[in-house]
Amino acid sequence: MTALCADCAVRDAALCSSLADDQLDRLRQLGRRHRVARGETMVWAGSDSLVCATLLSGVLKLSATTRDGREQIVGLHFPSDFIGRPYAGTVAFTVSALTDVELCVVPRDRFEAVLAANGGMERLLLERTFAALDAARARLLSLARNSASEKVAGFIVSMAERARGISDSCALPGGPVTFDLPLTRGQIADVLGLTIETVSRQLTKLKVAGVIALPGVRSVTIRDAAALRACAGLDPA
Amino acid sequence: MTALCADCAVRDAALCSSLADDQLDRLRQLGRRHRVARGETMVWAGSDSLVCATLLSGVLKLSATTRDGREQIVGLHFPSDFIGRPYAGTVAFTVSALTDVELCVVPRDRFEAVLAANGGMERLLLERTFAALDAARARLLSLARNSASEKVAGFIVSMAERARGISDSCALPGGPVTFDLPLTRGQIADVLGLTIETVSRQLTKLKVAGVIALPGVRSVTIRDAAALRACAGLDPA
DNA sequence: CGGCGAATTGAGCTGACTCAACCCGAGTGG
DNA sequence: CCACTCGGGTTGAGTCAGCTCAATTCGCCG
Repeated sequence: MTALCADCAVRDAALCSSLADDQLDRLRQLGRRHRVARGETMVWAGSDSLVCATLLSGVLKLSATTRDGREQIVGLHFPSDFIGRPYAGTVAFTVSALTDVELCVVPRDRFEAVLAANGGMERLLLERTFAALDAARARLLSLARNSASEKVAGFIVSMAERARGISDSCALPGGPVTFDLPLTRGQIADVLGLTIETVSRQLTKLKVAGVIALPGVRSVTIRDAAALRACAGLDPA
Repeated sequence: MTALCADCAVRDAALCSSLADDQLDRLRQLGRRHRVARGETMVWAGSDSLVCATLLSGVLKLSATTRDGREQIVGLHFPSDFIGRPYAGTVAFTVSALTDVELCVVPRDRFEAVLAANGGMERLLLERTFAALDAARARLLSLARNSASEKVAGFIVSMAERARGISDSCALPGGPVTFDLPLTRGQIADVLGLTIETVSRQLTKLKVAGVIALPGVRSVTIRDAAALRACAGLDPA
């Protein structure tokens, strides 16, 4: 692995942040950088759980499908997120790249050994897994009980929060904010449990209401954050 | 705590199974048995995360509500399950008793200390949290993409599997199996993201089709397990 | 300029919800 | 012992949000 961990873009945000320099050295011996092109699938649901990874750049989706082909995106992963399923022989969900993606990959058994040798890392992973569980459960409420407009508005809010951490955006609080969605309409529909057409209609409805603007197909401008949160059924932040 | 861990009904199934006898002794000093009556709420969403617990008997629900009162049950807990949210200041979901319930409760900070001192327990909790995350994500697919009949059939299958572990039931594989649902129709609706009426209609539809029988309001007999799994959109087990 | 995938828009359908009536079994009190 | 109540549960009729199917339109790339 040519690139050094010291240069790593997510050095301080990923699981590795829990490792002291000497431990990090040992992990680096095990890891390999990998690139996956947009649209490619890394791991198929039901296949052996062979690798764990940290996402360095890009966006991954975790998805499940019914036997007759209906798909649901059950999770999105952003840079510094942990990917993989330790302690299980097989993985339950398919992992695919929504954009070109760069990962730091470690064989699963070696990763488990690192975990066992490093209580700080294991604890950090436990914290993150609890947080992911809370997030998945919160999405259960949204998927089951929110209307299409609440889902779409809520999705834009969450993507905006995600974008805020990464890009520049954000001028005045409450003022217009613009960012790019890493998902197509169809992928948004797969996240929200809707159809492409419904997502499109809800977006134009928000646009007509002046809550958002859609300067490009992939980009969104939030013109009235408070109204958007209200549409999403969230309390004003 | 009068009862000894050695007598504990879930001694070998709960997190404590990872503890050696001396460590178990220390944990016992910290734990207290608690009873909660059916219908009572133990913990409110948004309140401080003060305790962790192991469920000894009964069934708990984990639920979330929208601000205008729509409810969704995001998880069910059965005996030997871990309850609580370590490493967070507040809890995100409300915990209530669906039946009379018995718990072994430990203050959260003390529990975290036990975890830190005991790598085996921490690892077991990590495994279980990953499993819970997989389960929650699988439910995302079901909630978002399954029809009402698939949801109800799938729910009966999962409750039957849960009952199989606990009660006698199960004569011949594939033969009729009878067990009791610990939930009312309304609670089943809250789990599946449906209404009471829809749940009731789907159950009578399955009954009319001869797939199940409903000998009592709370009990279910599976007459044709293969057909039931087919209705649920599962592959024949 | 032509082609192609993604997005939008329209029209009609339908599965699940809403609202309402009724049933049933268990507890309660006269 | 029976009438009353009350919390489920079932069943029916009508509505509507979101799906399906279909026709354009848009944006990008060669």
